[in-house]
Amino acid sequence: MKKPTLKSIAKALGVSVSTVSKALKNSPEISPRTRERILEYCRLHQYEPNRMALGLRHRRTGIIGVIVPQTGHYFFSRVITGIQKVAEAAGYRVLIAHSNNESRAEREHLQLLANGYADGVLLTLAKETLQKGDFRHFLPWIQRGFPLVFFDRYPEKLPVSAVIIDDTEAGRRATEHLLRMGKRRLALISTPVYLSVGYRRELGFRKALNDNGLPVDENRILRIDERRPLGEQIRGLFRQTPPPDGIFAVNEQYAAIALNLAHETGMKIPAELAVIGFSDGIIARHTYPRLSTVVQHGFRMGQTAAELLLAQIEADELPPKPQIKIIDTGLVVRGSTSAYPVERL
Amino acid sequence: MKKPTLKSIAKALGVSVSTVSKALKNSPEISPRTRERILEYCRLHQYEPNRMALGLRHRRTGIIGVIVPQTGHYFFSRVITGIQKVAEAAGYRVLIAHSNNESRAEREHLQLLANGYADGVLLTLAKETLQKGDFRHFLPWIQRGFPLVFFDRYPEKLPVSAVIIDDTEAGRRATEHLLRMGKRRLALISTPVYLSVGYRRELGFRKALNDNGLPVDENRILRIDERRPLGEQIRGLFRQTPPPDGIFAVNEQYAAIALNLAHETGMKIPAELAVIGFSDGIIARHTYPRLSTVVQHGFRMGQTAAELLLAQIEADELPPKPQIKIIDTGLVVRGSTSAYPVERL
DNA sequence: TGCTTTTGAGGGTGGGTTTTTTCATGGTCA
DNA sequence: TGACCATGAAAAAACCCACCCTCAAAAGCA
Repeated sequence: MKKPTLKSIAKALGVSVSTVSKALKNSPEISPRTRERILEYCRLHQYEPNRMALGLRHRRTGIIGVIVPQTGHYFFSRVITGIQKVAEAAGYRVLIAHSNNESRAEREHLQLLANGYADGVLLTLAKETLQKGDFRHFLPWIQRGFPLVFFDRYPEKLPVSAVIIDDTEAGRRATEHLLRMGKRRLALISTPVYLSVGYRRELGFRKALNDNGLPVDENRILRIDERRPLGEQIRGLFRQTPPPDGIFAVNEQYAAIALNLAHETGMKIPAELAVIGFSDGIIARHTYPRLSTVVQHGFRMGQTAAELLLAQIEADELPPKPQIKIIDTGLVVRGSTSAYPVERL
Repeated sequence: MKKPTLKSIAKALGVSVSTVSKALKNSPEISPRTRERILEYCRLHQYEPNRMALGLRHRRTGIIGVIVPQTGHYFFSRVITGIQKVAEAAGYRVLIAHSNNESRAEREHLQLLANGYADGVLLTLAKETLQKGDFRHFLPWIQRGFPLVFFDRYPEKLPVSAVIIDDTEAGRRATEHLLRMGKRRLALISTPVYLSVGYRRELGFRKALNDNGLPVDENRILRIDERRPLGEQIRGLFRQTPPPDGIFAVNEQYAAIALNLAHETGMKIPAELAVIGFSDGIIARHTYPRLSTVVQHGFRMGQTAAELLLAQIEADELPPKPQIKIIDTGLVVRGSTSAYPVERL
């Protein structure tokens, strides 16, 4: 592995390093003859400058780092696509790191990216970080004013910029949708409480019932334990008498599983059971019938977050004042809550 | 944004740069008093060495780059998880870049990662690269022996290492599965021919029919044009008389759509129509009934690719001889091809 | 006073950019 | 014809940040 460097080129051609550097930049200081000779050699050996050296010299890499729990989630991949669109339009490249929902990996990747690898970092919190509530590893970067923007899950107590959705309102609207269909025995499939996103959706669910003067049946609120088989846990809802006639799941996976379990019990969808999920996901479009969902507009979330970050990066020296942006959610009504869904394949 | 550096620390404490450096490494050359003073200051200011400077100095970054078309695909995210497992066990971190299936982005990200950002790169070809058949941007790296390993889609004419699956054989087995069920009017939903992976699966489909002395009905071979609505195209298959009684789709998305369209026509699954897909995907587990698929073992593919790469990285100076590794595929029989599927939720 | 040990300063390295310096040539003018 | 300056071309040096080897100065000890 011997990559050409300015030094090796200079040596081979008997000129100085600076001459090679200038020739490559078409500096008028270098005579056409010398320049041509150098350019010729560089083309032949496919010279490319070392990006580390460039980054070190310019204190700028042209790179935006993104830390996500993992990218299997379609929602995150939509966010990333949005980030990329904005970043690339501004001449930046995007590198992605996975935290695997672990605090340690989150911290280490942030250190890596922030210590020279990237000009700014976009991230969403790892579950473990949320659970522990320990956000100390962000403090040094926040204090120094390193460009940092959160999306979706963020440390609410810290003075940081973030792009989120109004989960409570979205949860309320999804529930309201079920109520408008005349459903009254509503069930909720949620996550553990420490996942604030799921918790806020639950708050929205409760609010919708309250607003309509309906009681919340705590037996119909299911908090999934991800370490145990999902199907088993969800099946419990169908064993109740009477079973629920409407289910709001805080993500599309839980909703899809509920839908399929309902098929097994022979329930008619949506007449006997309506199901609505959450997420700008890919599963929802491939269930039968297809799932109604609250859509999160991940693409726009990514775009907005990237715009915030670029503003921070390019506003040199001005300490950015934290701002929270809220992305609207939408409701896509598909077959799981309507006999006459609008959307077609 | 003023991050502490060795120099700034040295200046602040009135010592030399080398003293600070040694103190941080607990060198016995530095007196306990001085060392404590320096460590104290570094803790206070949260000093972290600059990764670019480290990379430059050591000619080693401890990072593995991965280039994928995008991560929305569950399969790729499984591969990445496999890569990460092996990489992290060996003390490497993983950074991911998206090519968006564009050659330009693929080339630029490779340049970025290979020019100092990473010690080695794992990648799968962008669709555009496959379509154009132009692999020149890989040549300089291959010639220099830069550690590079392909997975899934790779340039077959080039002397490179790759980890793939035997798509032809997998396609044959999936088709054989349908034939064993007694299905005879088999349809294939495939991709454009330039996607070699889809093409090889098609070859397997043809081989299975041939082996069983059955003719291939070209009308039942559908090549999807991704720019047009998928549903429209797939619907065509159901308009044929008689309609197919078995469908093999080269990915899970096409299979899921076919499954749902079949519901609309009222066909019984799997009695009147059996559907089998391809991919270690997430959609397959959420359709109704759940999809039988050829599983690609993305996780193992990622592990194997990472192992090959690490061997290349750590075998310094020895020009690696290219090797192709083939990962076994499996068949997971779910409800779409069996009334008594084994797998449960 | 002379020798050893401790302590830490200094400089080179990695690869590139950029500013400053050097040097040779050519022209102008007395 | 020689002194002086302008010009152009390229070399040298500084810088970015951390590491590491070499070596000098100061302190300790007999």
